[in-house]
Amino acid sequence: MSHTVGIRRAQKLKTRQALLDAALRLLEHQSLSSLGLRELTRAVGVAPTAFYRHFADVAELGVALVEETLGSLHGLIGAILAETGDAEVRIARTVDLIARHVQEQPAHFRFIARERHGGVGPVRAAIAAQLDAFTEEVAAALGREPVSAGWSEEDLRMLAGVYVEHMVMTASAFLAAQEAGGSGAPEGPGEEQVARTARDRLRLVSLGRLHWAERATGR
Amino acid sequence: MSHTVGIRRAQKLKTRQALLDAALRLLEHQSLSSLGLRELTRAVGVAPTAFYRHFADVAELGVALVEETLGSLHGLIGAILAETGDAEVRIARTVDLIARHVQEQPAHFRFIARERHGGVGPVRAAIAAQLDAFTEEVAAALGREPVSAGWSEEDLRMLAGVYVEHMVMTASAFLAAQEAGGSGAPEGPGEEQVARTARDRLRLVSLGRLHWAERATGR
DNA sequence: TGTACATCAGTGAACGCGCGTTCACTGATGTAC
DNA sequence: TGTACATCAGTGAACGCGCGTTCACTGATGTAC
Repeated sequence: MSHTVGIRRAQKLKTRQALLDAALRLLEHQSLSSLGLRELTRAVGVAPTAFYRHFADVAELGVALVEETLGSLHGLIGAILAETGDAEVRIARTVDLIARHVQEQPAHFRFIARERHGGVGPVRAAIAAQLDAFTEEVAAALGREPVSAGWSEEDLRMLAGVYVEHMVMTASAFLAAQEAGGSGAPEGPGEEQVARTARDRLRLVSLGRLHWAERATGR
Repeated sequence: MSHTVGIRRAQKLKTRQALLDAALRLLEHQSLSSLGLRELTRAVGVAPTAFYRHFADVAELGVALVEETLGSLHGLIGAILAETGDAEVRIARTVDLIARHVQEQPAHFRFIARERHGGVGPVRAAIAAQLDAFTEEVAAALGREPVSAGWSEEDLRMLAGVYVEHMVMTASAFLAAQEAGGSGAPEGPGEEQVARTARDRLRLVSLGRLHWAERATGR
């Protein structure tokens, strides 16, 4: 009798998770393409060769990180979609939600922002696929709202893309504000300024959405 | 009499430019933080030590690259601001302009997209400063249009930021479409699809702008 | 339950390699007279 | 214009270092009977 716990499997998963956690921490001040395998295993406290029991190379670990980060983003998007009520209140709550998530899990958001256009192809592809999936999810939710009567699938996807982009960009801006606030940095906009701009952008998009039927198509 | 040409100075500038050009080329498939000094000088055909006659380290070269890229972006933004006439025509021309610039200078745009949130602090800061300057410029131009009557400085800057973001994002999407088209890649949206989405987003923002006075402020 | 064998996560030594940086140098370009 | 000296962009050897990857290994965990 051994699979009562599966000691070996549990231990392996623990080491794997330690590698992922350490990577996320080390990636705060560098990008994935310059993260070293030895640097990483040193941080975890295992031999360099132990790495190969879990990943073929650093790019593969990067893809695993994307999938892990998905949980954090998925939770956020779910929470935002669940918002109901007055448009203005929803905008305020949405921006608050983003701010809170970024404060709680800065490393995940930094990783996505940094590697989304980074130098590691497979990781870029994995992030693009995840963001596309989110966009579809948001598009479906938008389509269920009464305001979307008469919207084509393509238009809904376009609008959903705007919201997803807005989220990523706002998260990135909060990160920058957070960092600048922490030290005596060159100073950028503060967190409240970022939140205000984010809300205004959502208002702008919301107004455009309400008047979408008035557009000239030009196609 | 020697400063007829300044042979020495001219030669030095030529080498410096060769370093910048080679860097831009090498950065197509990697990010700045993993670009090696020896790799770079090898590509140019000079001794590794020659590098130090021009830059203290790779980060400093990166900042120089940002400043060089500015020219390309500045030209683009100037051309877009110069567009006049019917809103729909302006939108179409704007997206065409972006597509053409990306096709002509892909490396510059890729560099900006990649390093904007990349791992090299000074380069991130330089890009942020440049994009902020562009945003100010666009805000000033928007403020001169009759449609902007009653807009506060802050609102104009917010709107300008949306346009600048849109430009960077669209350029990045064109790059992705271009790459996917070149090889038998996993397939994403084609160039025409990217252009259509980019135009729709501009229409959405344009509509929001026209109805900005109707917003609930909630401040 | 006890025993004998199989599995496999993590080890540690060893390898060849390219890296960034230093240093004293060379020789064409620039300058002073 | 000619000469003697100064400057300085680029050289090439040398350094110590950390890198990714290989390999045979160990010993705890898992499995079969």
